[in-house]
Amino acid sequence: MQTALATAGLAPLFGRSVPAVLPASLTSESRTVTRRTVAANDEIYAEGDRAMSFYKIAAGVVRTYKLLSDGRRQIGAFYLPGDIFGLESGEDHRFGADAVTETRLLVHRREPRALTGDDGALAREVVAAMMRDLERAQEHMMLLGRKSARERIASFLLALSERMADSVGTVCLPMSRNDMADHLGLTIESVSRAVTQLEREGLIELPPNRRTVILRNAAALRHLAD
Amino acid sequence: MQTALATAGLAPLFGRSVPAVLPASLTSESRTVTRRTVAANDEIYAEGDRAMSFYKIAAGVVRTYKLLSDGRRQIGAFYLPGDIFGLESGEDHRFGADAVTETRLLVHRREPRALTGDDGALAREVVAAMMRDLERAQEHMMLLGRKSARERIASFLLALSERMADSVGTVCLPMSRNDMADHLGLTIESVSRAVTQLEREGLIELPPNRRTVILRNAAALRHLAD
DNA sequence: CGTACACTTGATCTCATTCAAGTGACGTGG
DNA sequence: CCACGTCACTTGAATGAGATCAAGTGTACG
Repeated sequence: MQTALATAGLAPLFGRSVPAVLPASLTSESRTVTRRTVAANDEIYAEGDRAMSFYKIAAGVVRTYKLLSDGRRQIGAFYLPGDIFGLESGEDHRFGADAVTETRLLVHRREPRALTGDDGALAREVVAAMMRDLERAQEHMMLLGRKSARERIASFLLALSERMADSVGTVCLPMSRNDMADHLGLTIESVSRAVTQLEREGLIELPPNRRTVILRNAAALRHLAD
Repeated sequence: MQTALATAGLAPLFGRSVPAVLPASLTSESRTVTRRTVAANDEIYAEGDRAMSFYKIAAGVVRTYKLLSDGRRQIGAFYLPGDIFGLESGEDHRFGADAVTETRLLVHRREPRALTGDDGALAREVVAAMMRDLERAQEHMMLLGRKSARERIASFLLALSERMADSVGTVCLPMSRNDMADHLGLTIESVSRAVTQLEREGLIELPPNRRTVILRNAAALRHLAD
């Protein structure tokens, strides 16, 4: 979610030459990187906070969201280990972010030179993260604008299974039904009903704790998701 | 819509130094730029086409969209004069694009070096376009996921009026109700009804041809849009 | 002047929401 | 180890916002 690169940061972004290959420095320690651990459901930053840093997930799951004045919430995206979030083109965070599960973060202080050629690998990683966010957001508009509840659940489970790379055909759901609902533009009850229905139809299977999903008929799910 | 910069194009993007100020070359002729005029409702490129070029609008309005296998359509965005669209991170266009009105385009051939430091102004414009797309897509997810029909119309009219800069408080709608519906996740009838309702409530006013909207109570619209 | 097409309006239907219990997994303390 | 309480999830019934089906109306264009 969220874009990148302060307007002021754009010029430096293109202002230096870079060797072709660099260490994956986003995973290495450096003077601009600190660590932070956040408990489940704790806030990482709020919507409207000054965007001082951006983040890479070492472990855990994060959600970013926007609120309407009456409390309606839209979760823009879930971020998994390895993902970058919190990038903004402007001064402030346009979404809030909090931890879905206990999360360990690498915090990148957003300095004027943080995205310059000093670290081309970082800059490239940042641009790639932004592009991935855009593609996911575009795909998600299709889901929110035109898909039925069943189709939304099918799409969501498939997308998550592709990102989580659990044992083939099994997805664990780190987030609550409430989070799923606010991501998929549904109510918690509609999510529950759609999951139950897919289960009855034999497309998926859930253990008693209901937080893991086994994809029994991925082809049928893919057909539903279109 | 659509992102930018082939994966292969990322490295060159950061590979050259650039003077601080450059001509706005996206509006000037050069060997990589050609012109193209497209009639209303004609296709510019289809979803899945190889992304050979990206485009800047000289005049007219463009819509980008995705289709589900049964024909349901989601319009991702409308682009106005000055906007850039057709940027992709991958090989192919992930959305289709066609002209809403007769449109004049500047076509930028996507060469390996088209986004390098040879033209830092172009590269910066491209990244900025991508970021704007992302912010709009994120805002639109909130609309599609959580707003009522009335709220969607109010949000849409306000956003369009801010981009079109007509005489204050007047927006002309270049697109049909059908296009609005497929952008806002509604049916054409629901769009019509919501517009009529806002009109009856005195928030907007429409001349007999129904293709222009006068914002009579922008504050109330803004409150609706949240 | 007449035809076509876009938009509006009306009646009915449907899918998801809302409101209201119910069920079961998990953690805590006795 | 089991009783209890909590919280997340599920299920049921009633409601409602928007979709669908079906005419109308009016604007533009030849």
